[in-house]
This record gives sequence, structure tokens and C-alpha cells, in this order.
Amino acid sequence: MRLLVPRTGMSPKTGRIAFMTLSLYDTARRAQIPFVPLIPGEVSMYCCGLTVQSAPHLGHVRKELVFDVLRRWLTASGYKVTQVTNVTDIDDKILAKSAEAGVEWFAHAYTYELELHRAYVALGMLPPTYEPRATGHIPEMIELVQEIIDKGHAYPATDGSGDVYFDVRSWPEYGALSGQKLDEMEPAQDADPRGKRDPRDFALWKGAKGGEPLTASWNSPWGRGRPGWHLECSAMAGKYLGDSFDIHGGGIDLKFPHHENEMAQSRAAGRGFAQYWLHNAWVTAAGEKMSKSLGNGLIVTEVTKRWPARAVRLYLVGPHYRSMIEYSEASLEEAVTALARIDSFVNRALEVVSETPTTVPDRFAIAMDDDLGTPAALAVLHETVREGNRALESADNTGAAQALSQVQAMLDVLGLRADDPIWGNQASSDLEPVVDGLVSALLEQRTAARERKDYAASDAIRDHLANLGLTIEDTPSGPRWTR
RNA sequence: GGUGGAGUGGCCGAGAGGCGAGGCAGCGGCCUGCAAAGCCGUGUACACGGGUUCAAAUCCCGUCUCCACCUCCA
Repeated sequence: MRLLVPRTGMSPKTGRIAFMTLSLYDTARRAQIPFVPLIPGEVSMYCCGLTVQSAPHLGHVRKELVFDVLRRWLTASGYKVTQVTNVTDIDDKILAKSAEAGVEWFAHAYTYELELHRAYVALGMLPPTYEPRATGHIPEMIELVQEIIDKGHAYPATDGSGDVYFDVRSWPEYGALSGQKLDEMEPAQDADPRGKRDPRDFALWKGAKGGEPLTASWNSPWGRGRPGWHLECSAMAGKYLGDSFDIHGGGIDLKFPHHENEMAQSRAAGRGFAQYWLHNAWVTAAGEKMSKSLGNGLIVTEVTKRWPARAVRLYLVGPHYRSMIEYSEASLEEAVTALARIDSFVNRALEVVSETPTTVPDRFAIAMDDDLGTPAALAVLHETVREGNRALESADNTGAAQALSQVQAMLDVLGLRADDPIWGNQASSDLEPVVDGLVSALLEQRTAARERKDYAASDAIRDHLANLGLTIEDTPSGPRWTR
């Protein structure tokens, strides 16, 4: 990303030049606070990735998109960002589903890992700095479990299952992230205490059960088994980002128990862990949380068959990340329209002026700095497009060039630039000049017909081209066509 | 029972004590042979009932409705 973000600007409240800084809503402190990284100029960020057990739907990718935009904004603001997103490639569901399908569990997991990557690419996501798989970090996980046992906060199950549990009663801070108090939690439904001291104790290590494939367990000091879900993230975050890092992200539903448990076990092991906890709201369908069992209509690859991927991205990135999105096709359609308007300005501007490197407008930066306020930021984008259109209309090339450059800078931050190679080269075939020549020849005939006021003939040509999916617009400098 | 969130104009979606974010749709106009695109204009919305205040969508009290989490769901 080549643009820079202005670090001083006019404060809308005081009207004075102020130093602009990013502030983020931290779930743990329940407040929006200025973001100060552990190491000046650098940001380390861990985002819980997906369990690759089925095809990703819109809700899953919303989380990825939120943190992709945050990362782009941090980068544009001058930070060197290290972003880690894990892949959970082993868990109960993967084992169950693969057994059902009669394939190896790792084959099942890899199938959906590939699918996930296709979704990332389709929606213009930057690849994480590191994307560790859980099964590739078993030694680190075993080490971490041992550390927690050594500190007196975990214990091997007494029932010979080979499980190792975190001892929540030994950790007074347990519940700090989610605001839950141990004694007020609903008693676990789990009828089988499985050698736990407290029903709320959670597994750090799960002893292998009979019937599970031999490949799905590893040797450990507590016998063969596999890591617990919560522990995986702690171990991987620690390996790639160190004992303490800046931001931990994920869906709001992971706040408890997943993130609570991650924080407890990591800190119990003596690590500082995450400084800021960010949680995104989800996408709902028919008022309900989108779940993996809800059918596949909202699977990313299905949605992108029906709507352009950039519009899907705009649709998911437009609302504030802590607001729920109620899925609706009408809104998706609106995103298509909005994007067309923006693209239309960019294309028309590029015909008369060229883009120059610039910063995003102050108001855009202020909005993004305010807990990633994409709605207000988009308002600035729309207003800049309008200014640009006005400039084009009055042949104000300076104004048009400035608007064009700013619009492109803003689109860059949002990952929505039409000419970003991430969207793939749009089917540029060697037939292009041929098509261009044919259309131009027809348009010349149409212009001739219009000049002799034979509108029946000229409209027939326009209709013909329209039926082929081309839009013809008459401008002061002649007709232009777009697909 | 505990924890957290939501209810805004035809629709989407921000804001969080005082000048009507923004978008989509609609209506009127400019432009156009007609269109398209674009531009200009056009809206007195904040679940309900009280209260505080010169001023409340925004604060306080109460009520209703909805959602999520407290089981390995982004």
C-alpha cells in the first residue's frame, strides 16, 4: 500500500489542528481507548481463524474482512503489521464428519481449507503474515500445557482418560474478559464430570478415545491425545507473536468461553497475551444467527456466483463491525449500485486526468480512527465522488484529479480498488481490440444516423448493443460504451 | 438465574444533549432527439410511558419486543 494517512488534521469538534490517533473498542475494558502498540510503529495481531469442517459462509468471511480492513488501515497509517490467523484443522466435528464421509480427517480438513482460501481470494483478502495449522504445532501446545501444570493451574484428569484440565478455581481472574462470575454461570449441562474438579474446568489436552483414528492423536506426557481448542490459539499466538501482543480478534460468540479460556490459560502460564480484544458482530439471516446447519445459500462461493465479489465486500464492510448485519438481497443489490456509481466516476475521471499519490481526506481518517468507523468513512467516500462528478461537469480538471486520487486512496484502504490485481485481470483477451473495433464501427454508424436525425436507426443500434450487455452513453465528447 | 447487545424516515445504515451522516428507492428540475450517467432540489425518523433540561433520538426511571453468550458456533 503506497498511500499514507495524515497524522494531523482539523478536529471537527474544536476546529483546531489536532494529532490524530486510532482508538479501538476493547472488550476486556468495555471502552473505546487509544491504541498504543507494545512496540512503537509495529502491530501484532492474532485473529481466530476457522475450523475447516465445512464451506465458509458470509458470517465467517465477515470476520476475516473486518480484520483485513483493520490491517489495511494500520498499514496505511504507517504501522508494520504482523497478522496471524490460524487454521483449526482437527476437532470433534472434523473427525465426525470425515468418518461419516469415509475419508481421512486430514483430507476432509484440507478440502475445506482450500475452499476457505478460495473465499479469501475471491473477496480480496490479503493473506495473513502467518497462517499456522493447529496440527503443525503440537510440541508447542504440549509445552504450554506443561507450563500451566507447573504453575499449579492445571491437572491431569483423575479418571484415567488422559485429559488435562485447566483449574478455573485456581485463577481468580477467570471471567474477567466476558464479565462472567463463576458462581453465577449456568451449571454445565455436561452430566459426565470426567474427572474434573469443577464442572467449568475446560480441557487443555484431550486423551485419545477408542474409535478415533490413530493419526488423530499424538504422544504426550499424559498419554496419546490431542490439544483442546482453546489451547491451540494460545500456543500459536505465543509462537508467532510472543508472550505479549497487541490485538486479538474474533467473532463476538468466541468471547466466552474461547477467548476467556485463552486469556486465562496464557496468563496463568505467565504470559501477558493480548492487550486489546476486538469482537465483530455477525451476519444474521431471518433474524437468527447464521449457523453452519442453515443450508448453503449463503456460502461464499454461492453468493459470489450471484453478485460481484467487490460488491459483496462492500456490503460486508459498510456497516460498523460491531453491528449485526441482517442478510438481505436488496442491500446486496444496493452495494452493487453504489459501487457502480463509484466506478463510473473513477473511469470517467481517468479519461481526462491521472491519479497522483495522495492521502485520504482528513474526515475519512478521523472516521477510521474512531474504532474503524466505516459507515462515516463511506459517507466521505460518497461525498468525494459527488465533488469529483461536479468537477468533471464543470471541466475543473484540478478538482477532478484531486477527487480521483482521494477516492482511489480510500478504496485502497477498504480493499475495493477496481484495478487492484487482487481481483484478477478481468478477462483481457486478445479479442479485445477486435471487439473494440466492432463496437466503435457500430457507434460510428449510430452517430451518423443521429446526425441525419434517423433516430429509429440509431436507437436500433443502441438496443442491439444493450442486448449484448453494453451500455451506451452520449457525452459531450461523443458516445462511450461500458460493459 | 448470570452476561452482553438491539429497536432510527419506504428500505439500508450512522450518530449519541442543540446546526437533518451517508446510501438506495421516490418525487420535481437541469442536461439529452429520447435515453443513460451526472448535477441541483426535495424528507421534520429515532419502540412505548414518564422525568431531568432553555434544549433529548442522545441523560434518568419504568415498560414492551427481539437477539446472542453462559456446551469446541465467525
